[in-house]
Amino acid sequence: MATLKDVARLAGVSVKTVSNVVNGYSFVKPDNRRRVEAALEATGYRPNLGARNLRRGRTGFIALVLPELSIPYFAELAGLVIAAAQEHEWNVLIEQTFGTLSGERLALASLGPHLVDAAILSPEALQADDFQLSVPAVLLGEHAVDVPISRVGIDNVAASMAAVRHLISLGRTRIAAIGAHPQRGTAALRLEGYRAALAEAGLDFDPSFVVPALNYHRADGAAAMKSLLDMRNPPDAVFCFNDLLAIGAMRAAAERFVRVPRDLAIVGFDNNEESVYSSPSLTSIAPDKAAIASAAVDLLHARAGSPDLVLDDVQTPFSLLVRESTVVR
Amino acid sequence: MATLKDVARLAGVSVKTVSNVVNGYSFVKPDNRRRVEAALEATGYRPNLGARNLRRGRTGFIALVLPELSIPYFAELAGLVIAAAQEHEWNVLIEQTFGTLSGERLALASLGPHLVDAAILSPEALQADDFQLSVPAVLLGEHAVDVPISRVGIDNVAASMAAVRHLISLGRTRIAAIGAHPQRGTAALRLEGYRAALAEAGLDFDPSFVVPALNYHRADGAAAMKSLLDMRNPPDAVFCFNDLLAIGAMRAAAERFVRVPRDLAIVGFDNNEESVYSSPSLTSIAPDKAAIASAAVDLLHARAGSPDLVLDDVQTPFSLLVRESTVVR
DNA sequence: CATCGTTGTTCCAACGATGTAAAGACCGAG
DNA sequence: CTCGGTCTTTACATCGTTGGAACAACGATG
Repeated sequence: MATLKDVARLAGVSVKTVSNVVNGYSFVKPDNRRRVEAALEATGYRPNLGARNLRRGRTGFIALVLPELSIPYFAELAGLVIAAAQEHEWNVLIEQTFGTLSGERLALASLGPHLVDAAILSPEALQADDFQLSVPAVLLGEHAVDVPISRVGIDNVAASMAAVRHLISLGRTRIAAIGAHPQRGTAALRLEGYRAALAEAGLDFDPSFVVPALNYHRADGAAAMKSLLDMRNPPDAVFCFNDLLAIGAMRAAAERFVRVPRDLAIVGFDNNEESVYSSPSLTSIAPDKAAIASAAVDLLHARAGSPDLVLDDVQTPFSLLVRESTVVR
Repeated sequence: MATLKDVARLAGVSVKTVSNVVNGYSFVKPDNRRRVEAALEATGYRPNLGARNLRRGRTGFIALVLPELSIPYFAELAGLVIAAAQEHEWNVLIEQTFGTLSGERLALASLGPHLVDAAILSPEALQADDFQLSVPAVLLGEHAVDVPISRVGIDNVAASMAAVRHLISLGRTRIAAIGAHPQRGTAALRLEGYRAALAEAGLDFDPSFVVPALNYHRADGAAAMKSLLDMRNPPDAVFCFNDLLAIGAMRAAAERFVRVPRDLAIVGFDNNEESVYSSPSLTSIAPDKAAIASAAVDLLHARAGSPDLVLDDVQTPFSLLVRESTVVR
């Protein structure tokens, strides 16, 4: 692999002159510039980013810490973050935590300023005192706890209210919720929206209609749905805190020959591509994932420039996409 | 951020002694070792990987070049590759090509030895002369063309035969295939397996039953299925070259009130998690993704050690998982 | 023709880590 | 008490790059 030295020797100039050409410094004699450019071409020179970043005091990487790539929401998001990061000449390093506290702590611990310039975090279990970060960071989702870090995401309460309002507008009155979680801030907010929408419509809040889910995987949704269907007086609608739970719930309903949406209307959250093609297709809250990704990256870029702690939370838009799982044909 | 120098000053020894302790060099006086370890602890020292790798002549990164993270198969695979790479102290850099030739060329071009130590490639459109790689690489999927690079993957012909044999064993005779593609080597092999299984059973090969798909997304599967259902004499079974196509096909069938599996049996390929929870659940060829990921990473690791070109192709196991989309209850 | 500012180039140090060689400490054998 | 060998530590160079200072060349100015 060619280095600056090689190019310099070939062009008959000093290393620094080559460096100047590579970095677009103005004052290089046209003649030398031509010779250097020819030598660059001839050697196929590509800068050693490690060395450059060592010298420049940056790494050229940002970390994306998320639970698991096999969760469609995070996979889609990761793809968008990678695309957004490219705009700022950043490479993305993905760390999976599998939603465990130890996994998240491990990921955070490995995030030194020598490895990444900044980090985007999607924590699920972290506590306040875990956030001893040495690089600028942005939180996706919610503040699990009160931590002085910028956040990017949608208004979970409003979005959840929109989802439940939609169910109410269909005439459903026995509306359950799947996805309560003791730790996750997001879950708390979605539950809050659920309760607010019920209250607004004068519907009673029935705690037995709120089913927890530990992992937000399809299996958890199916299990939760089964327990709801086992009730003496089962619900006629369910608001699931993400699409995977909803897909699992629909599967469980199908296994019990409960018809969706006639007997049971279902709303999800995240708008995975998968939900457009399920049978029935799934009504879902659709966050603008591209907006989330680019807002997060842009925030970090701004922060990296001026490290004075500007703490702002960015609200990204969302919409409710009504599909077959709530509309009786 | 603490450097070796800081630690050395605090412990009252030379920089190199600290380096020796950090790297587990044997001959350090217990007394010094203790002092250094205390200083390491006190400063919270973490090695600067950029500098270390600059000195060691490696980067600590491998690239994973794939079409798109929003495709579940690649998302799952990426997660497994990251996990496997951790075993060798490698970080993974994901590049998305979106399945286009220009995207793939761009990704390959950015892969200098200064950036990554090795690369795992899932190309779809690359030509033979694009493979001017400067780092060791492994191909996932198939050799699109004849290129001297190791490959990791399953026996696509055998797997496809297993899928189609299964359909034949159900008594289906009008078996279609969705996913033919002019460029992809994988598509050609799956088609070959399809034809072999038909021939083996004495069934005619009907070219009009082979439907191409450009992108292997759900939408392509749905469109292909619609065209099949529009035929005067539609198929009674379909072998889809991946699960997304199958999911799209099932959706299209449902929209036309074609019952799966009674009227139409469907087999997919990849065994996405999604396929376990669809209604009906999808029979699919299940490649051992974890085996693929770790085989690829291990191969690169071995190659990185001894760069003499040992070209071996690794066959990873697969299985056929029979689910509701092919079994009439 | 001495001086000056502008251009263009080079040399040197530094980023943080590690390999090498050589120096220093230590021990027992002669 | 010296020698030779094994431990143990250190100084120094180096990886590839860039910032800064120094230096050289140049025409323009007085």
